[in-house]
Amino acid sequence: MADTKLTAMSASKAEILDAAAEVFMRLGADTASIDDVARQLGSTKGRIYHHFPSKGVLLAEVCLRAADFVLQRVPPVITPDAAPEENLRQMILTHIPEVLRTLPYHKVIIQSYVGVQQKSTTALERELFAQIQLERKAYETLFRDVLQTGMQDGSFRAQNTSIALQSLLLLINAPVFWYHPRADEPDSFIRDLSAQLAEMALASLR
Amino acid sequence: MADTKLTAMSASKAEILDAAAEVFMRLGADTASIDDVARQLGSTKGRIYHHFPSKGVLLAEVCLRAADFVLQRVPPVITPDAAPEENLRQMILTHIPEVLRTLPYHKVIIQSYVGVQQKSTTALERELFAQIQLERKAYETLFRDVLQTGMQDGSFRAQNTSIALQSLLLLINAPVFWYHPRADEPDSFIRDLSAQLAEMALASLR
DNA sequence: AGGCAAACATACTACTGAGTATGCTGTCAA
DNA sequence: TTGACAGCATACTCAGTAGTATGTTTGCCT
Repeated sequence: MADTKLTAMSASKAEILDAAAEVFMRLGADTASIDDVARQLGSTKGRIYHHFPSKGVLLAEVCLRAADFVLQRVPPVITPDAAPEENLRQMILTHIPEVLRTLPYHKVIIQSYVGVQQKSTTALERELFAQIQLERKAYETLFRDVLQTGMQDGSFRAQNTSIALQSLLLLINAPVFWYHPRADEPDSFIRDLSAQLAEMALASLR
Repeated sequence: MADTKLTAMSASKAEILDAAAEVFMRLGADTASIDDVARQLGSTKGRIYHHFPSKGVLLAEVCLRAADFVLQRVPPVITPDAAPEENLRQMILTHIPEVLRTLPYHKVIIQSYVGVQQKSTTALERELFAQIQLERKAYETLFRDVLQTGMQDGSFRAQNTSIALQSLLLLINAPVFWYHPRADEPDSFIRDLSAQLAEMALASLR
């Protein structure tokens, strides 16, 4: 799963992150133990604690990676001189397949959206979660900008920007909640799904 | 908070559920301990274990109550001979304020949506979670029906029903993720918020 | 009055799970 | 060759937590 790397990372570390994302997704980040992650890897705790100083940092790096995935793909498809509608459509059509490609990571980061304030003990953990917060804000800003531009030129109807933005973001992440990859699903499924959600999102703004 | 009761319940038990919902919301249902809930109540564990056989059952009853809240308010506003659009609008305008009124409960039940398969040990817990599942399905069906009716009579555009339904449900629950009651917020805020989301939801379907 | 549950509080037990200390093994540079 | 370090495995410690067992009080019915 892990291929593109924004920050250089050893293959072993990436493998651990994949396993952690998978296990955290299945059992929940709190419920899952480090031993569970180790079992998924076919190794023991020692390997994990050799690369990560604590469970909190491991969780933080999983979330950070989730943010990196989309932040790497979506900005390049934004073309400043295109119509807001077309920009937003392309952003959504890029966002959704990328999210579903790296689904476990996003299922984990969504857990942290639902309240659960970290009891970040160590300074490193606080720092990482602050960075996640920053990347999240940056990602939101991409959508906020295109939204505001569209409202000004009349592409989108005028309404409370924050509410519209939050709703939009949740809408394009909706598949994270219910999508399960299936063997008998046609290759075009994700493309069609993305297209339908893009239509719904755009329609909700017009 | 707890006033309307679908199943008769002692005041003390309701008070425990309120506290549990609050604490589970803040710390996450897994992280939070029974002692945390007891501390929130200003009492001790004994009181909780007198009313609930296990933490799992306590969590299940919180979720069940969350489902009950909306399931009690929304069905009455559905009028079979009204237009699908108008029915759906009224459902949303009822759903959102009720959800925000009982916010902690819904923040807890949403945690369970995000993966986390219960390790329901006892039979009672499995039974309760099965009932939650049923109520959830029943609630979804309310929306699915009005959606399909609207697609047939042309009120709504034809598209994949499941995807549209899931997106719709997430959209009307979006405030659960970001809403925080504020002292300086005007009385009309929730009403306006609900109206905007209803507009967005309806627009996304047309 | 008095007894008898219900409704708690107190004081335990048993166990899980994060983190650590230390041991083992291959690899690579000097 | 060797030594030294990365990359793990093994075997612990210890704090926190679910659950229990047993007291103690309070209302309530007769």
